[in-house]
Amino acid sequence: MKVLCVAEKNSIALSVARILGGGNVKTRSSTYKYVKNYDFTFDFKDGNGRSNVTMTAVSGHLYSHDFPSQYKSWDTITASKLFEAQIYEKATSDSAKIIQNIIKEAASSLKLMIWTDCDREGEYIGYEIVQSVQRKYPSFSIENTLRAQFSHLEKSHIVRAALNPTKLDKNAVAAVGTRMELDLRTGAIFTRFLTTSYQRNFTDLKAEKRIISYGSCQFPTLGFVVDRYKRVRSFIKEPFWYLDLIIKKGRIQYGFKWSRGHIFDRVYVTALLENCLAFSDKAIVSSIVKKPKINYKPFPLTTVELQKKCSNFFKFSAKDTLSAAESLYTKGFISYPRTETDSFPKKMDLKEFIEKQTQDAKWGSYAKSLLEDHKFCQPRNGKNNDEAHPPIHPVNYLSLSANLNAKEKTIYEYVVRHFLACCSDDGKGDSTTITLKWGTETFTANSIVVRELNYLEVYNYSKWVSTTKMLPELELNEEVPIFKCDIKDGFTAPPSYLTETELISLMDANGIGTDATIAEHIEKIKTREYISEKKVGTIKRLVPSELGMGLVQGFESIDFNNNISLSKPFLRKNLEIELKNICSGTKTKEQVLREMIQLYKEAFQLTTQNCDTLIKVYKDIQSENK
DNA sequence: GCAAGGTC
Repeated sequence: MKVLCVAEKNSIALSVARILGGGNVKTRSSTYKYVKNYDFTFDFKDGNGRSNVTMTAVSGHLYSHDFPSQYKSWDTITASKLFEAQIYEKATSDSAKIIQNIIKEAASSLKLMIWTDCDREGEYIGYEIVQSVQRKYPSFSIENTLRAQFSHLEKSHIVRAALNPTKLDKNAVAAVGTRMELDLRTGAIFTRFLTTSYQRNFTDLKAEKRIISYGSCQFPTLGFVVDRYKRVRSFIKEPFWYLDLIIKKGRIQYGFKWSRGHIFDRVYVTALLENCLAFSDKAIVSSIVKKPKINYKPFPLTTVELQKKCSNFFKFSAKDTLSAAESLYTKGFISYPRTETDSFPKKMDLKEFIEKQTQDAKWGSYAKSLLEDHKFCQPRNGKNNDEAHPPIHPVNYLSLSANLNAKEKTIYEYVVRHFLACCSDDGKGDSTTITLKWGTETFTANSIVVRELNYLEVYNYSKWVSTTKMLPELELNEEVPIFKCDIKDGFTAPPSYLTETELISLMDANGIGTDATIAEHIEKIKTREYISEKKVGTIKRLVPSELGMGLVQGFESIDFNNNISLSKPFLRKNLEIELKNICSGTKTKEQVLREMIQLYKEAFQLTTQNCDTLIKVYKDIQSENK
């Protein structure tokens, strides 16, 4: 009885094989360079004793979806035909080699067991694996295929998964199928329509063969950039006024902040000041509050957080960060870099990874102090878990001989310092707040004294320092002479253009893309020239191009019936809700597809009817800027 | 020549 196990990627196949094989694993090469076959024996406790097992892997999805060749022509096929056109699955040239390997291994196997990641896409990839085997050997089916349920690679957990297999989740498969079909149809239809319409009306776009693409993630991403840009442009500054109190203790002057902040009414501020002046020429110390101030260490590192931090601290684009992290992963220096999980599994031995860092010249002694001086603290637990991968952490020490580029070295150092910070204690300090009461008004002054840096010693990207100016020595209920109190003024400051970090946060919060694809969507709207980077000071900010503005403004000027807004995150969020409904069984794939396609059909009809408006909006934007 | 999702 031979069992064929198939994981989503080679690294998982290897880890699982090592655990189940118990150190007795034979490795064979496959027809695809990134996949290996691992042979071992394992007792599944299914009455068959020790079974022969081959553990292999795919490399993500096996098939991509496309329209048949008769729909290829953009000129002779009306775009809206693609709402109904048949869709077929095609294997890419790489997946053909992977499928070949699986089929070869399946030939001598009686059972198939799926070990893909336990998320929605993983479930679908499992389905693709079954399909590819079943096409050659019809005795294999969804029904008789086993599914291992695992959320991390801890030994006893993996063994339990092997002994308690379930079935593939058909609802999850249907949900992914829905997303694929909808994204392909709407993407192709709107892209063909926009490209041909814009090229027909703008000779430069035609000459450059520019593609004006629509995608359910591209447009909301562009929408965020345009939204902020418009808010900056339409900002009108407003004047405000506030009280600035200065007291004198001994020979030194101390400024106190007005607890009302600022007020947009000068007359009112003046009246308040006059009230106070009439009341007394002294203020009273109404409270002195001393309390500990904690500077919390970061949560364990997710992909999105890594991208945000690298954009902030090193000005790396999200895409560059991810590809450098991938390179570090394949070279074995860091853990899998695509993860949403921000808490470490309870049983994971973190000290083993700290130990490996003790040899470093820069942070080695800090790592040593965590272990030897018992300064180690269990990392904080975040609320997110993708049930597939632990947070990003260093796996092996980066030897100096490792052939890495500067970007990879910087990111490796960040991953290490972030990890060591997670295993440290929080920063600790004391905060003192003195409150003065003067007539009807209150004023405060605050100081912070840093006592222990702890994690900040190794996480040297952000500074935490004590307040430089000491607070005056005052006692509770002490009467303090007012030295002076002025009315000062200022203006509200405009928001700034979006940074890539902020864009990533917005996409993450609105469910636009996944940790693995957010960077790609941003990159895509850059290559489409919908947005560009603009350096403001030392910070890179994102601004829309005239074309990007034209697209969003154009769609916004069309009056869609059902409040459909193609450039807003609403539609995508709604799809996500529907996909969850399919997963939970409250809706079927057919039902959701029917409803969503109907929605997009109406939107497309309105778009084609208002094509002139789209073109005019872009033309107007161009002439405004001339 | 179109999308978004996996992975290397």
